[in-house]
Amino acid sequence: MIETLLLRLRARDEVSAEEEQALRWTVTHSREVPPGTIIVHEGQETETSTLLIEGFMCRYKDLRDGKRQILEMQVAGDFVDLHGFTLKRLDHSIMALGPCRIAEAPHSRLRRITEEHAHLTRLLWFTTNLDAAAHRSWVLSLGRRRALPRLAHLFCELHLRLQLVRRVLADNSYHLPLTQADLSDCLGITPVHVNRTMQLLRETGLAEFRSGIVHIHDIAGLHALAEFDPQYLYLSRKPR
Amino acid sequence: MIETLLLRLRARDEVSAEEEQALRWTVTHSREVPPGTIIVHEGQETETSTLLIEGFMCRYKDLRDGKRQILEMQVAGDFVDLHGFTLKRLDHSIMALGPCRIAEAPHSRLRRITEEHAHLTRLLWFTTNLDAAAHRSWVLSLGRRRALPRLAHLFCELHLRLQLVRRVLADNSYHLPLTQADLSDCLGITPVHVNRTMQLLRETGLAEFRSGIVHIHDIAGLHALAEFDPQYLYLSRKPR
DNA sequence: CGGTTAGTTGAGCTGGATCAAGCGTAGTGG
DNA sequence: CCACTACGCTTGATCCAGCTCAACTAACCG
Repeated sequence: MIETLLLRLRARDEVSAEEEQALRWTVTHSREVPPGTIIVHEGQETETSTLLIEGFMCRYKDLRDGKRQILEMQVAGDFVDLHGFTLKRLDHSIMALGPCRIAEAPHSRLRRITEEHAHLTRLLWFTTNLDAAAHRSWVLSLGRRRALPRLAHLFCELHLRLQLVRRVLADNSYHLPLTQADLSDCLGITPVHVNRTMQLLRETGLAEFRSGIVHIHDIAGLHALAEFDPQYLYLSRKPR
Repeated sequence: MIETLLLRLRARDEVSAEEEQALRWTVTHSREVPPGTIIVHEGQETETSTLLIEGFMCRYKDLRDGKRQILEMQVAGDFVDLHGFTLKRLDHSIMALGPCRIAEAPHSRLRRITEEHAHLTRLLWFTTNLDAAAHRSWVLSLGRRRALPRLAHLFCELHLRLQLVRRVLADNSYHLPLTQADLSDCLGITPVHVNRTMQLLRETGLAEFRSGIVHIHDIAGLHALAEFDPQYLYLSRKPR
């Protein structure tokens, strides 16, 4: 059940057998949810955190005039609202983008971890700090990149994050259950402009996106176009 | 030395005398730094975290073509790189914007806290999750708000955060040592456009910014213009 | 008093928005 | 099996918020 989570954690730090046991004891009640399910609503108080075992979700906020902004994409192995453990009430909503398998981590059990497993606590803390690092990367993209590199950057980020949990195929393609409208909500542009930008991206020959699948033809080229620097994903082992 | 930090923490949760002692023991070596000092460089590994006792700092990232994006403003009482405790290496830089007083929290001591003070650990963890919530608010602003509400939103956020640490005067004005160019790096627009947007804001009569001082004339009006919802600042007591 | 930095203004340009229509395909129900 | 619908993608025409470039002013400062 926590296999993808462990992949993600062990890419960054060691997880002892005892800690793994503590995690298994913490994460319960696995189930499927259909596309479009809203896991948590903005402002909602939570008693459990949700682990995304398989599938794609997004965190998002709405504005009164109907505009929506996706704040972060969540992939298999992500604790989509671990921050809810300390915040208690979420400042954004979370929605399933395709069919998802999720599990629950009751805050009472997470609390036990903070009382009995200092290193594992730091590792989980690290994990929410990773989210913040991803947010910062998005702030930079939205503030200072044009549509094309912004789109390319998103595809680069997802590529590496999915690779970590073995969700990228050998030909550097990966499943991504988003519509162009969803992408527009990630990138802060209109769906029409996503469409045109996608055509530009295709014309570069670096990557394309069709019927829910991203094909990357030239990783180095895409990284260069996006000015992608993966340091913010902290892929190498470090903490403790 | 940690008075502003305590103000910030106690606005959100209780801090016991024992925990306060642990914090005092953790935070050492207070000193002044001049404007423009770069406290941490992007990619730098850190052994201590920095507490901002007085003054203003910003987290920022640079792009190769010289574009800069400010990711978050830091005010008195903020642990500007507490996330460095778990990340070890920062994914962005941090710079003093005016003269600042800072202090250090060695990671070794923070680690002791995680081993001996579970509740305080959760509170510090909460604190870095607050940063992430602020980032999300910025993502929304940059992605979906026009220049004028975006500027207004920034002034609203700083107003509340500064109020928490008693840095707002009775007439709802506060010191903010930024140039229009700095603001443009916060808002993801050009300095020229900041200038014009500032004129628009002045014309609304809701607020103005001159020679490093923000005057808010109509808080409710400014909140409405910005569509400001302070829930992401988690100002009411909750955790534990 | 010359140099520098911050703010301001104007003119023209452009990336992305807006509005509107058309098109392909996968249901869905009669 | 076919009409009907709905949704996602695409295209075209026009518009505008914000950018670029360039010059000018005001305040400060050594």
